[in-house]
Order: sequence, then structure tokens, then C-alpha cells
Amino acid sequence: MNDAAIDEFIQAMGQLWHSEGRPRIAGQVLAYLIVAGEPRSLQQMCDALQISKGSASTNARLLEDTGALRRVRPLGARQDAWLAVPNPSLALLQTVTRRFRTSAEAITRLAGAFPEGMEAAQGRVEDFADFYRRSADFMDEWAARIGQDCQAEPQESKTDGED
Amino acid sequence: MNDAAIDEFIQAMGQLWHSEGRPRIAGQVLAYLIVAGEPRSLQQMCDALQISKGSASTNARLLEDTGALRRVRPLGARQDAWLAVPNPSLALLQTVTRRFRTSAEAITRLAGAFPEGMEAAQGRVEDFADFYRRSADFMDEWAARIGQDCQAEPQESKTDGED
DNA sequence: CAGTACGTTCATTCCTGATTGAACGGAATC
DNA sequence: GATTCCGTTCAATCAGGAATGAACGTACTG
Repeated sequence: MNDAAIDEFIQAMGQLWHSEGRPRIAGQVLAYLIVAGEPRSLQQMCDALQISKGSASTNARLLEDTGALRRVRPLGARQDAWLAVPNPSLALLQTVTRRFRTSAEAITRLAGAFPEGMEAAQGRVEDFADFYRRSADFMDEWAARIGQDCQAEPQESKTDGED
Repeated sequence: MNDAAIDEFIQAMGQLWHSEGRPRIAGQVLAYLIVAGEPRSLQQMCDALQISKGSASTNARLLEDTGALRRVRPLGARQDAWLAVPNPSLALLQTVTRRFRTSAEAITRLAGAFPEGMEAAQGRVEDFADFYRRSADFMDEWAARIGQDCQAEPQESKTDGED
């Protein structure tokens, strides 16, 4: 059972991810699992999203790497099952933070190699790098705050039989 | 005169932007103008970055829309000149913030249309949207803080004859 | 030891957005 | 008013990553 509104949400998440330079299907998979609220198999993803097995596998693992999904093998079962973590956004945020730090370091390093006589330009570039660095710090702060909220009011685990 | 280190920086910015789903050339243009520190014409961009006039124009205006560049016509001159604003990162940040708010609204709206019996899923999706909304708020706060710093220690306007 | 059911990999195909470059239009100059 | 110099637009091309699906490896099953 898939209401049109749910499909729309899944599609929208796909577009959103796409517009951010990430695979559209990854967004759809995440949306699907957020809606599901329970573990789903690769096969279920393929059926629901009409994507190939390869895509489902690849993108699920991609999301696993970012920490947005968790893979579980319920009891002695033959299929992997995938589950959106309680607060997927938090994981995504931390991925961005990591990327920012990497960028900051790279830019700072490059600025360090600027030739004599370009100190002002160097300064401007270092300021630019600092933005990334300080933003990363700020985002850590932010993540910590969100993390607290989650602890304070943990996800209710009531599941509805939705599918 | 373009040192290799500077070219590397420009290229890196291009890759960075590319990896974030934005036109590579836009990143290069911004990098070029940050290094320059002074207004540059479209023609200069074309020469320095080896890109077409169309690209230079399109991407410069794109950056203008985000607020990272400013277009000036020095005195009675026949060419536009482009200039990186004092704190380009701030402008970029605000663009992201805007996008986050839009996403939050869109997702919330879609969640509102979920059918009966899917309240839990609806809740999860709304939580997800809230993340975007609250992140946007947080980024505003952050932008305000950066803005203050800029006021406190304004950009030094010393220019070195670098080119 | 077949036979089956999964998940992963990888060469290929596909698609979309970036980039180009020629054509256009407007403003300034002579 | 003709010419030149710009910036913009847009149709066509290009490039690069996403998506596919067949082939492969592995772990169960009978």
C-alpha cells in the first residue's frame, strides 16, 4: 500500500538529494526507510522504488557509510534488512561536517604555498578556509545540541503496520 | 603572473564546487576573484581560466545571485567588472540556509498529506523536515555571528599588485 | 555435492547538466 | 548612421556520474 503522498515524498527526497549532488536513488531509499520505520530488504526496495538490485545495494551501502542506515540480520535470516537510524539527519550533518573539515585543511594547505608578494591574497584565501573550519566547529555544536534533544525525548518505538 | 599554487587553489575550488553539485566553473571564478582581490573583467576571466565567454557570463551572474560576487562599472567604463564581496562565504551560507528552509517547507507540506493510519511515519518525516528548519535557524545564528566578526575586524583594504 | 538464494561487482548504457560558440541586441564611439 | 565592443542567450555538443543487469562469489539447503 503506497499512498500517492508517500510516493511524492520519496520522489521529492530523490530530487533534493540530486540537487545536492548526491545520487537520487540514495535519497529515495532513505525516504522509503524513514516512512517504513522498520527494516526492509533489498528486494523490497527494488520492488517499491522500481530500481535495480545493483542500485539498491550500492546506495544502501552508501547511506550506511554516512551513518543514515543500519544493516541488520534479524535472527537466523537469509536476507539483510535495512533500517533508517533514529535520527538520520544527524548522521547526514556529521558527514557534511567531515567534508567541511577536509575542505578547510586542503584550502589552508594550498594557501600556504602561495608565493611571496601575495600575502593579501593568501590572507583572503585563508579566511575563506577558516569559514569552513569554523562552520564545522559550529555544526559540531549544533549536532551535540540535536543529540541532546534525542536523548531527552527519545524516538517512540511504536510501529504502525504501514507498508 | 600566476603561480602554480594559485592555479591549484583555483582548480581545487572548482572540484569542491563540482563535488557539491554546483558548476565547476563557478567555483573557479570565485577562487580567481578572491585571489585577485580587485575587480576583473569577463575577458580577464576567460583568459585566466581558459573558459568561454558564455560560461564566464553565466557563472558570474550565478555567483552574483548568490551574493558572492558584485558587478561594478568603474567610472565611465565600457566593461563590467566583477569583484568578490568581502566575505563570500557568508553569502554562500545564506544561500544554503534559504535552500534548507525551502526543503523544510516542501517536506512538511508533503507529510501533511499522508493518509490516515500512518501517523507514526508522518511524525518521522516531520522530524526530518524539522531538522532542515532548525538547521536553517541555527545557520542564521551562525551567519549573524560571522557578520559581527566582520564588523569588528573589517577586511583590510590593502591591495598588493598581484596578478 | 548439487542446487538455490543473496549481495556485490563491474563493464556498459543512459541521462542530465555543464560548456561551448555562434548569433543577437544594445550601447558607446567615431 | 555605421562601426565596434560588450554581455547575454540559446541550440548543439560534451563529459561524467548514475543506473542497469549480467556475472560472480558465498553461504545456506536439501
